[in-house]
Amino acid sequence: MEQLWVTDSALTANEVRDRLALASEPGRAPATTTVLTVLSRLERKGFVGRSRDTRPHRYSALLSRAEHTAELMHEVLSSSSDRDAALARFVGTVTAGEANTLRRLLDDLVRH
Amino acid sequence: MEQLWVTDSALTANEVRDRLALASEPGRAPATTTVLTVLSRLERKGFVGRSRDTRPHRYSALLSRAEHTAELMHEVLSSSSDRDAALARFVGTVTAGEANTLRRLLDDLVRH
DNA sequence: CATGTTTTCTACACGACGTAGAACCATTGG
DNA sequence: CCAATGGTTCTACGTCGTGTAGAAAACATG
Repeated sequence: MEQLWVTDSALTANEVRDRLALASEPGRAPATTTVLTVLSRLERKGFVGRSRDTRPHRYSALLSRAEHTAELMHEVLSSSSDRDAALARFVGTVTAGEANTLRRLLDDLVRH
Repeated sequence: MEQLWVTDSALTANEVRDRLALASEPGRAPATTTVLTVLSRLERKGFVGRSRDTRPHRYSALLSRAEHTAELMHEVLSSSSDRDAALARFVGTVTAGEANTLRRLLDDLVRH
């Protein structure tokens, strides 16, 4: 359902429905009300915002996909009693490329 | 529910129940059958193993808490289309202490 | 105001989970 | 050998999140 946020811009419910219809094979197109319901629930949970003043309300993701993923990772990490141990396990199973990315990112951190 | 794995050793259902009873305030102690049910479900999902040959079956976590957390983090990361971007966001919001931990871990990685 | 569009309300199915009683099974003391 | 005791499975219920959508209400506009 969160596949809507690859578009990352403010969309109306119908626009979202249309994109979903295109993205999924024929027959499996959701109704507009379905989209509305889901969007409302996502809003309640703080994942999307909406402009209530314009008439067809426009919905937009409050966090980018990457931010959302990062937040989830932090949540998972927080739930661990031993964060350092968890981090160690995490780093230990990361790909070489990702390890390099991490090094670069950490270096960037140093120079504020 | 997974709080059982702070103990990290093979336990019987009753032992688990007892520890839960101690860990939670009086009155909120689960029945043994409840523990059995949950343990069976966790086994089905591959989170715990059990020795079926000994009579009171003994249950043990297949992954340590840290490993489990790390695995979850990888899952979350995998679900992202842009892993590097997600990693960047993640590192950007990590605490200073955790950043240092990461640096050390990455250095250790280099020397195999 | 009538009509078409948009949004909310209400509702159902389904699966995961916490919970636990009932029934079944295995070991062992008599 | 067998009944009692304790361990395990089966079945089931309530709750919650989620995908689904119809019915009804709110709106805009000719």
